[in-house]
Amino acid sequence: MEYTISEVADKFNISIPTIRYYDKLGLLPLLKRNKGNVRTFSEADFDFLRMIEILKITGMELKDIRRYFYWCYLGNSTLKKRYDMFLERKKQAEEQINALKKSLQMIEYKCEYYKLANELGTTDHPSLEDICKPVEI
Amino acid sequence: MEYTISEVADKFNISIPTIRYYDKLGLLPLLKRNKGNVRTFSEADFDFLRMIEILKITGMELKDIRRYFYWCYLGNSTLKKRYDMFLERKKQAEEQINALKKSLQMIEYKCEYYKLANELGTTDHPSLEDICKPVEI
DNA sequence: ATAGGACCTAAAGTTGACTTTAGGTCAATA
DNA sequence: TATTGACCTAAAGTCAACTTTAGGTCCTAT
Repeated sequence: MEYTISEVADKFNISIPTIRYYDKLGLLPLLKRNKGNVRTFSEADFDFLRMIEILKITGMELKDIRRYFYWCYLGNSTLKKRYDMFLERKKQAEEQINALKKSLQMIEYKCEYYKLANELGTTDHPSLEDICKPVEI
Repeated sequence: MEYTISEVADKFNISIPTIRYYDKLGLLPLLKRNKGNVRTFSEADFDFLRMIEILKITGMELKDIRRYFYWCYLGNSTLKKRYDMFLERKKQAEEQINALKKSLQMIEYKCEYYKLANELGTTDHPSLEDICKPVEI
């Protein structure tokens, strides 16, 4: 089954120019064109797009994603590099999750705080005294 | 207790120019200077820097953080805006955590995959056939 | 007293990831 | 047949968040 660029943009919820930009950067190495020079996407390209999504979320830069794809292309000689890369991505993802969880604690506290303040119409009230500890902002 | 910009840079693990940049953007509204025009940081400024850290992690832009600080300055008339803002931040943080957890699954799978491939010296081996499902990259 | 180090400013430069623009091809439909 | 819509390219523009540069002040220690 083959897909047009607009179908892929819809499917992955990214813009058409972004897909072309990724292609230009070499992030879609298996992407084919038809006789009219029009891009025709298949499952193999979706695999690449999914991997781009996954790695980007962990904060990886496009040029490093490209390098990883190139390592895959080079074959077994780059297995160690790829292993190390994923260990590093795992570390980054875990660190980000931890940082977000920590931030979320304060944010949830602030939600409570402002819920109450809204009901009272003011932050200047005895019932907010003890709940307003972490930051006075 | 007062601190210099280099002490604060160390404490928060950000660069001195970044602190000056935040100050310029109005993200450190309580920051004082001594007679020599040198910034002197205190706990109140740390509260702002901590809040910047927390909100930035959830993907909030500096200009929106600034607007939040301004809302705080305006007082009780902005309580609803601030409440809604933190509800939105909570949503964003949770979504990011979920996206990262999902990515982490694939990354952990890839760690396993490449650990084995490294031991075997190749990705072209029967014991990797069944483990290599999600993406062929 | 002068040299060094820590601070200051304004302004320009950088980086990454896109987005926009301008101009062109091509196939199908009114 | 002509025009519309979906695609194409190359190149320029944008945006956020910094960083770098160039030049200056001020205090302290040799």
